[in-house]
Parts: sequence; C-alpha cells; structure tokens
Amino acid sequence: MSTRREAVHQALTASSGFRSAQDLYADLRADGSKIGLTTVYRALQALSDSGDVDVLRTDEGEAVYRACDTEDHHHHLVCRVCSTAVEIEGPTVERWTAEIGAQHGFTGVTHTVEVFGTCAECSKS
Amino acid sequence: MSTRREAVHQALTASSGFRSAQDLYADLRADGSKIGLTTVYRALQALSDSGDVDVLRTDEGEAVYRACDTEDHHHHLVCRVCSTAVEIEGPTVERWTAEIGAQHGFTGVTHTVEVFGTCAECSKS
DNA sequence: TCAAGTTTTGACAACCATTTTCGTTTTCGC
DNA sequence: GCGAAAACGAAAATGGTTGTCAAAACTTGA
Ligand SMILES: [Zn+2]
Ligand SMILES: [Zn+2]
Ligand SMILES: [Zn+2]
Ligand SMILES: [Zn+2]
Repeated sequence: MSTRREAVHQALTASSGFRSAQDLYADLRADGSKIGLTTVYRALQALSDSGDVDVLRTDEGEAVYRACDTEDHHHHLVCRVCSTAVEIEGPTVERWTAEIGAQHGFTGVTHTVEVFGTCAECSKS
Repeated sequence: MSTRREAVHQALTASSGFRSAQDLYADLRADGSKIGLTTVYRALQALSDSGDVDVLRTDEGEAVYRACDTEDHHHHLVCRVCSTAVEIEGPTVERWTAEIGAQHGFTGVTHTVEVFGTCAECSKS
C-alpha cells in the first residue's frame, strides 16, 4: 500500500461518517498535503475495489466512502445531518432478500440496504 | 398534466424496467417526437416530486425512473441484465429498519432497500 | 553508486449527466 | 383576438469523475 493511499485511508478513518472524494481532498490539503485530486480518486477506487472501504451514493449521485470496522457484509444507519454512520447487521433482512429473489426466479441475488435518520445528537437541535 | 409530461410518463410506462432520462429522450425522438432533452428532465423531476414515478441511482450514479403500479411504499427486485423490475413489499424489512433506528436513538428514520439479481429469462442465456 | 526501467503522481483536459439561462412558442382566461 | 403566464427547447454552464501524459519517485541489477 503506497504512502498516498495510506494517507487517504487514514483521512477517511479520522471520520465516523461517509465522506466524498472532494471532502477528503480538502481535508488532506488543509493538513498540508500536496496530494492531487486525481490521486485521491485513484486511491478510493483501489480501496473500494479491495474491499477496504465501503461506498454508496447520495441522493444527488455523489459517491461517498467510509472506512468500516469490519470487512464482513453489513449495512449502515446514517445520520442525515452530520453523516455519522453506525454499522448494522441483520440476519432478518439477509434472509428476506434471498427469499424474495428466489420466489421470483432470480439468480445471483444481492441487495442494497441503507437506513437514514437524524442521530440522537443532531435530534436535540 | 401537460401533453409533454404525459408523453414522458407514457414512454416510461411502456417499459417494465427502470429507464434513464437519456434513454427516454432517445425513445421519444425515435418515435418522431420533437421533445427536448431539457423537457424530459423537467417532466421526470415533476413526476418524481408528485410521487408518480420512482427514482433510484445506478452504481454509476445515473438516475433511473420507473412508473410503478402502486403509489404505496414499496421496493424493487431489479434484473441486472435487462433492468426489468418487480415491485415487492415486506412488512418484515419495514419493521426491522424502524427498530434499528429506534435502538440507536435516531429519529425520522427512512430507508432505501433494493434487491438485484438476474431474472429467470436472462438467467437462461 | 549509477543508469535504466517501472510505478506513482498530479496538472490539465475531456466526459457526461444534469441544471441554468433565456429567447420563443403555446396555453388559458377574458 | 389579446396579453399574461406557463411550457419549451437549444445552447451554455456546472460539477463530479475519468483520461492523458510528462515529470517525479522508487526499484533493480550491474
Ligand atoms: Zn448526526
Ligand atoms: Zn445485507
Ligand atoms: Zn432480465
Ligand atoms: Zn420500505
């Protein structure tokens, strides 16, 4: 793992929420790094390819990334305000999606499941 | 509902799967319509605002739309090959997401749940 | 150590879906 | 018909993301 890729991974780990490539680029530059935007995109591509970071799309279509604690299959509960995320897992939903797919004769069934809300902290204000 | 918006809605209804704005624009032009791309985008915006069509994002971040049979809350089982979609509903997953949110003190909890696979037809080849 | 080859990097341009702008056309109430 | 208001569409602007390519950094073998 190259130094630059590590730097991106670390910048991502510093946050508990999902960050965009542009966010991370801004963070790194603010920290004095001379990294280029292209390199940030390349690092995130590599990191998500290798499964080291999770990626999802915002409603606006922007890709956002997160360095999760586990590499096992899981989902997220994301705060709509501060973007903080909690890793969640649920045998229930895993079983349910598999059944739905099988019932309709679909093969190679996968799923995307994300839960959104306003976290306890942000709910106060 | 203006004529142009109806045309877009109808073009969408002609397909059982999710289509992008560009797809629909191509369909309509191929049918001889003189509609503009901007108008297709505006129509889709209005249709999704009013809840007449469902919208989701592809992995590439492109917005795709579908004219569903019901306006009630539901999810989709989408074929990865031909993009045909089946409307599905599940009290199970509704309950599960609500519980997960409550457990972590989140308010205003919503969710996105989509199931992907290869449909029976496309699985043959 | 040094030269030659390989990989990584980053400035810049290119892409492409989507939105804005703005002048023209259509629709609708009177 | 007439004029205001809404809808249209072509073209330009936007913004995230990817492609290009020459320079910089790192490896390797002599
Ligand atoms: Zn929050
Ligand atoms: Zn799952
Ligand atoms: Zn199919
Ligand atoms: Zn639901």
